[in-house]
This record gives sequence, structure tokens and C-alpha cells, in this order.
Amino acid sequence: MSGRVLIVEDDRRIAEWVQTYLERAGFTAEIARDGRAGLDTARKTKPDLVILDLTLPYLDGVTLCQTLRRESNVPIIMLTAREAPADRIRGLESGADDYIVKPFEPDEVVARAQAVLRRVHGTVQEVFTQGNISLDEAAGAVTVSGEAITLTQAQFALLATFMRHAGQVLSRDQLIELSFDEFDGFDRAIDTQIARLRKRIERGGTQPIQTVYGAGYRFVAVEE
Amino acid sequence: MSGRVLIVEDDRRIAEWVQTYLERAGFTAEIARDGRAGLDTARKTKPDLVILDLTLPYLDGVTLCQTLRRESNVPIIMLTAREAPADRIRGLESGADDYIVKPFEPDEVVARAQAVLRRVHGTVQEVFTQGNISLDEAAGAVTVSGEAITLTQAQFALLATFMRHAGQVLSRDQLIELSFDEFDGFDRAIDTQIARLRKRIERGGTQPIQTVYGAGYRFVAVEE
DNA sequence: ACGGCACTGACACATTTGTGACACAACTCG
DNA sequence: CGAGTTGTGTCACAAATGTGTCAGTGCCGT
Repeated sequence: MSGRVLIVEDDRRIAEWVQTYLERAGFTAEIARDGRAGLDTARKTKPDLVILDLTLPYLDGVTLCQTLRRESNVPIIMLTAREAPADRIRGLESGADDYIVKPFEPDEVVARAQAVLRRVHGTVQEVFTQGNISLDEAAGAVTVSGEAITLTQAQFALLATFMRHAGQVLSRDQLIELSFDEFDGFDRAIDTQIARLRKRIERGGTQPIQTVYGAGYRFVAVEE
Repeated sequence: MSGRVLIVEDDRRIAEWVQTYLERAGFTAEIARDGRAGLDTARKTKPDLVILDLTLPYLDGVTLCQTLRRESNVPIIMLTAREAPADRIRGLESGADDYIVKPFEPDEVVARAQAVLRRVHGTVQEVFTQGNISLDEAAGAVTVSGEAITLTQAQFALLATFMRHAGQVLSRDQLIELSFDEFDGFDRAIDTQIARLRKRIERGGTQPIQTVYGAGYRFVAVEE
């Protein structure tokens, strides 16, 4: 229900960079390359968050921000250049919820996005869907092909980590690090949990959790 | 795309030490031994990042930094002595993006280099594309002419090294050094891995990995 | 042009290493 | 106490990798 981000940014490198990191953090991110396209897309897809470059072709960030604000209360984060501190003020005055100064760190964008969503929307992304599997973090519920299944908390934490980092190879240590606050045990214990998890989420030959020999595991979305 | 670093440092030991670690991290690193040579090299090769000792013969670091800054917006990291805290300020004032205090740890240099490149250039390279071959380090995935192929750990590491240093001749020892943390084996073992790698990435007569008789191997991009 | 030498490719094999499966014991929480 | 969960140990199996051998190829001096 939440987690769809629209990035309005004309610099393709930056746009894709932000997109990558947001998606890695579990968001779904779409890009519009100019102000007009941004407005159209926002109206059509009704994203949960807009990240907006201040300087845009066709329709500048401030105008776009004001327009969006008039039409909806979608959270907006502005990207502004460091050299122009006045821009920040203009950005906030025009209705942005937060701003980030270029150059920025990727983690910062993710953190701000989550913060704004938490503040405005009441929640961060908690529902992930990859292929036929979806996971609701708040509810602690998982469905596979529409059918609800039950997982233990360790398995749930593991699956959540996988879905947050879909497509990436994760080592056992990374999985432990990302899934558990404290973990006492050998990293081979992960294997067992993976096996248990697989038993419950595999359906008819699909193999959502792949083994990467010598490296770890990788989660990939599979179609129904 | 990214990853070419120029080190301007008169102390040869330090320069080569930094070079080694940067290359191990996937950068290509070049050394200039004094300020004037540094300026010449920077103008010629247009590196993606300059690491600059503050105290240099012929042309001191601050002057060089200012000059470079006037001519381009190449990211610059300063190396300064701990004993002279005022130097740091001079460094940043003259246009450096970051500084590192001697003595430093090699990992620190790599981390700062990546951070600065990420900040300025958008991202550290994680996806390489050369001709019809592309490689995604995070996902551990390789595609040839659009078709996904699977590689073992060692083959993947080798291919990644080749793509990072495309066009360069790499000796077997270099390949081992750049690809593996620890390697126990004869360097002829590389031949076998090269052969296995070739089998999987060659398509219809293309020959992306060339043998350089008596020297090693070279990877060159090939069109579809 | 030719032969010798060093280097490389190919391939099968044995060893090493990593992973899946499963049972069991320790632990947790109601 | 009891049901469920979780980490560990063991074993069997699968995968990967280095080595050895031999044939082929390129390089160089005569």
C-alpha cells in the first residue's frame, strides 16, 4: 500500500542512482525527467512520495511543488544545490516537506524518505510484493499465490531481508546482520532456516531463494 | 566511467602503498611524484579523482589544488600531516572535497575515495558493460548478448577484474592479486579458469579475452 | 626456412570445499 | 509442563578448483 516513490529529476545519473538505492531499500521508484512529465505521472500513479529536483526543464520544481500541493497532500522532498541556500527556503515555502542538499549520500535519501513517510503517512513501507509472494511487516503476514502461510519469526525476518534486497547476493553474515538484532550462532544455522523457509514458500518448481555457491543466497521474484 | 585515480605524492612508499590498495579495490591508480608532474598528468589523463599530498616539491598541494579546481571540478582528497591542523583548513579552503590525516589506514583511503566519488559522480561503479557483456557486482549476475549466464565465484571475480581493467594486459599474478583475497595455487591455475570463462562468454567467434603471449591476458570489449 | 624452446589450450582427474537433509538437544514462551 | 522454535552436529552429495599430462602454437636464433 505504501512505498511507491516518484523521482522527478532531469539528470539521469542522479535519478537512477536514487532509484537504485530506494529500490534496494524496498521502495518502488519511478522516474520522470522533466516537470511536465512529473506532474502527469503524479496525477496518474498517485505515488506515496515525490522526490523533486528544484531545477527542472519545462516546469520548475517550485511551480510543480505548488501545483501538486494544491491537488493532493502527497509528501514531497526537494533536492537543492548547496550553492543556493535561498532555494531551500523557496522549496519549503512552496510546500515541500523536507529538502536534501546536493551532493548527498544515498543512505540519506532513503532515511529522509522513510522519515517523511513515517511523519506524514504514519508508516514506512511495510508491504512488499515480489512475484507471487507478499509480506506485510506490520501484520507479520505472508501470502504465497494468495494463500496465507505462517512463518516463525526468524524465518519471517529472513524473508523480509530477502525482499528488501531482492536480486542481490547476500552472504550468511549479511543475512544475520540485516535480519537479527543479536544472533548467537554459527552462520551455518542460516542454512537450516533457509531450508525451512524454502519448504514453505516454494510452489510448484519455483525457486525464489537461490543458492549462490560459495557466496550466499539470492532472492528473486518469480511469476505466478 | 569511473575509478581512475591520480595520486600526487612525493614519498614513493606511501604512493605505492595507496596505489596498491586502491587497485585492489578496483580503481585504476596512477602516480605523479611532484606537483608539476601532477598537474600535467591531471590535464592529460583527466582522472576521476585526485589524491594529493599537501607538501610537494615544485608545486605545493594547495596551489595545485586551486589550479585544478579552476580548470575542472575533479574531486580532490588531500593528505595532510597530523601535526599541522591548520593545513586541513587550508586544504578545504583551496577546494579539496575531503582530507585524510597522516598516518592513515589503507582502508580509510579506499573508503574516502569511494565516498567522494559516490557523492560527486553519482555512484561507485557496480555494473559494468563492455560490448555485449555486462556484469552486476551486487547481484552477482552476468549477461552475454542479453542472455543471463552463470559463473562460479572464481570466474566471476576474474571477469570483474577484467572489466575493471578492460584493455589492459594483466599478468597471471596481477589477476590473482586483483581478483582473490587469498589464493593458494600455481599461477597456471589461472589458465584453466580463463579457459572455463571463455567457454561461457564467447559468442560466435568473438574473443573478448585475448592471450598476450608471455605476458598474460587482456580483455577487450566486442560488439554484438 | 627450419628447428628448438617456451608458452598456452584442452582435458580428465582427484582433492577440496560448500550445501542439503535430517535428527536431536537446548531453549522459549505460554 | 508441553508445544513449538531454533541452533548444532553429522552425513551424503554436489560443485568447484587446482594439478598433471600432452598436444598444439607462437617466438626466436641460426
